[in-house]
Amino acid sequence: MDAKHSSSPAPLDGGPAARLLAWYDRHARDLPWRSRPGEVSDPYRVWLSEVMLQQTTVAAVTPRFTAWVERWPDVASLAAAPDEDIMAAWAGLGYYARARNLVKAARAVVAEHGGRFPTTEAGLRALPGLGAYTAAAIAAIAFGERAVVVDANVERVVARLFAIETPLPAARPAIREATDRITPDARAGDFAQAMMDLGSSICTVKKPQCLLCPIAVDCRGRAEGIAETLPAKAPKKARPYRHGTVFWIEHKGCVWLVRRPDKGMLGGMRALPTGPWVDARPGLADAPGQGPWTMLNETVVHGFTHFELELALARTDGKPENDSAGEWWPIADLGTAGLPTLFARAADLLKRV
DNA sequence: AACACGTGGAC
DNA sequence: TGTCCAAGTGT
Repeated sequence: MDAKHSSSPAPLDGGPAARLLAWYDRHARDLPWRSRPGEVSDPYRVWLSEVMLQQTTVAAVTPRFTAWVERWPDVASLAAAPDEDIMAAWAGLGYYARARNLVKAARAVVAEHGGRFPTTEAGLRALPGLGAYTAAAIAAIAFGERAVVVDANVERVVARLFAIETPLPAARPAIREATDRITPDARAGDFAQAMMDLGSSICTVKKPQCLLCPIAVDCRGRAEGIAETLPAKAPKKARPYRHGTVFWIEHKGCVWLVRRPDKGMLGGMRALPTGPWVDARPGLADAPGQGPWTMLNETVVHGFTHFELELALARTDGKPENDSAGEWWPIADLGTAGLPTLFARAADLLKRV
C-alpha cells in the first residue's frame, strides 16, 4: 500500500485494541442485555439497555431491564403500550425525557421502519433519544458496524492512555480522534464494551488498578505518573436551593394525583399537586383548594442535578377546588401509580398522618 | 456553548 | 455529610 494513503497502521503486535479484546474474552461481565458468545444481539434489548444506562448505573438498570423485557419483549409490544403505562414503568429511573423519547422511538421504528431498527449509525441517530454515543454503541454492538463509541468511561480511559491533559469538555474532539485511531475494524462492539468494562472496573475515576490493566503497557498517563488525575474537568457551579409545597388531598381512601406537563422537571409523570419551585418558601400560595390545610412538621429535601429542593407538606380532606385534570388514586395502591422518587417520598410521609 | 434534566451509591 | 459521579441527549 502507498504509505501516503495509509492511515496510521496497527502496530505489529496488534496494539491496545488486541490486548483489550483478549482481556474482554476472559473478563467480560455477564449482563442480561449482552448476547452469549456466538449469539446475535437483539437490537431491541441493546437499544433499551443503552437508553436505560444513560447516566445510570448498571446496578440500578439490571433489575429494571429484566422486568421491562418481560413485560414488553419486543419493540412492537412497547410501541402498542399506553403512554402512561410506559411512564409509570420508568418511575424511579430518572431523566424522564428518556421514557418520553423511548415511546416515540419505538413507534417510529414500527411506523417508519417496518418494526426493525435502522442498522446504521446514521439511521439510528435519527431516532428520538439516540445521540452520538447511543447511536454508535447500538451500531457497533447490535450490527457490527465500525463506529467510534465514546462515553464517560472511554473518555477517561483514552485521556489517560494518550495523556490528554486538556480539561473536559474542551478535550472532547481530541479524545474522539484518539478513540477513532485505536478502534479496530473488526469487533468494534466488543471493543466498545471492553472499554466500558475496563473503565468501570479497573480504569476507575479514583484509585485505578493499573497493575491489573491489560493496556497499562500502552498508557502514557501511567508512564508519566498522571493517570489518576485525568481527565481534568472544568469546575462546576454551585447548586441553588429552591422551595415548594406539595399538597395531599384525601377523599374516601383516595388521593388526588395530577400529570405533570411534558416539558420541564419530571415531565409527563404522575405526581402530587405542587406549586412552583421558588427561592423563598411559598407556604400555601398556589394551593389547589381552600383547605383547611394542615402543614406537617417534616419536609422533604431532594437533590437534583442542578438545584436542591425543600418541599413543605400540606394536607386536607375533601375535593380539589379547581377541576384541573387529575385522578383519584387509591392510597393503598400508591405503589402502582409510578410516582417519581421525590413524590413517593413525600407520599410516604403524608399517607401516615 | 452552556444549561436543563433524576436518582442512588460510594467515599 | 457533602461531594462526586454513572453506558448522555436535547435545546
